[in-house]
Amino acid sequence: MSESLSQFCLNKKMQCQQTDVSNARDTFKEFLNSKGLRVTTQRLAIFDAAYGYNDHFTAEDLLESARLIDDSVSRATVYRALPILTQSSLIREVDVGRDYKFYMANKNATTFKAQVICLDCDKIFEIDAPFMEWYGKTVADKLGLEVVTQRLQVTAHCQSDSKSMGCGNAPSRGNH
Amino acid sequence: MSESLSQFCLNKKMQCQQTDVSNARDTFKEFLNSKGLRVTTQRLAIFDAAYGYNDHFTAEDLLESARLIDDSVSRATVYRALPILTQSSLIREVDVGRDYKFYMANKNATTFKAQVICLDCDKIFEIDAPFMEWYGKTVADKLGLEVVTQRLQVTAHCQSDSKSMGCGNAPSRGNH
DNA sequence: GTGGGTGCAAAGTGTTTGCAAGTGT
DNA sequence: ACACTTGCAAACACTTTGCACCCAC
Repeated sequence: MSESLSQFCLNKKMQCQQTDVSNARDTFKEFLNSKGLRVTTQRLAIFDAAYGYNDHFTAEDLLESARLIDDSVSRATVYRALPILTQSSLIREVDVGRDYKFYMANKNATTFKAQVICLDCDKIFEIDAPFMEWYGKTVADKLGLEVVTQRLQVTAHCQSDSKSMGCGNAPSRGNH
Repeated sequence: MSESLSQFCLNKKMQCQQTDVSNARDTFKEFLNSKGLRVTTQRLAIFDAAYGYNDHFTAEDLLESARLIDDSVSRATVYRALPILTQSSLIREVDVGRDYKFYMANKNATTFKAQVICLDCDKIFEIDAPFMEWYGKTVADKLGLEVVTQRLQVTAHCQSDSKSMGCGNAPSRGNH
């Protein structure tokens, strides 16, 4: 039952993906215009590369992918584009405390996401944590301040029972 | 009333502080011995410097303070001592996603702490978030993995009403 | 005495920046 | 045309590391 539901969601997602990306691309162009920034081929290549990923990617990953689309893209431009993409909320930054940051396309921005970082397989899983909405409000009310961002992260080992099972437990059982 | 209560706690804290630190110092020595590591004057100076702080400090802060105790302490030794202190859980790392990490003496390790990072005054406030204990268990049960660490952070502006009030609202109203 | 610890300085790493040349509007 | 963008490479900031000397055990 849970299986069929997630299958349904997956199908729905793939069905919508193409138009979603296309919409997002237009949103990006509009965002650039609204900020007085220029629509360059490099920025579009970087955007397309970012939306080509279904999971997390680093600045270096993005450079590599963007260069497949437009080989003139430089590392500096990627680093200069990332804050723009983040501000437009078309991608979001996922900082898990490593020496480099991860990013992720905000394809279906729904509820707040928490990260589960596996110490064994080096993967990052995004899980829904809707109660964080409530937590933000609580903090805001209690302390009288305006919440800007929230971060909830869990580091864990993914094979608590059988050592040799390798990784991949978390994503199959959880929602991701 | 709230004033006198916090005053009482403060007195109590200062009263206990000395023996607490002394205990922790012994714990540190024992930890070093148990790991086959040597008790050096530099390591003790770094420990003392760390426990001289009542709030967060950086590696650079720690170097400066440790040098007041023992001027032979080098930056490298501080960086080499920090993982040891962290592993002994006498101090804990507080990574808020800046390019440098913060640390904090674990003087009264009680419940789980969340961080509220003020974007205006650049301060980090530690607040109790006991429900995180429950959250860890939930994640562990649902996804079948063994939780190692949890992190909950909120970035916020601390003057939502009056712009000119400056900072300092959060700590006076909250618990810290 | 010996093996781990230390200080120094150099290297490392992800990211940012100055500048001259290029390009969208 | 003009100002914003870009690529390149150097600069940056924090942290790590190689090495010769040192010291706790």
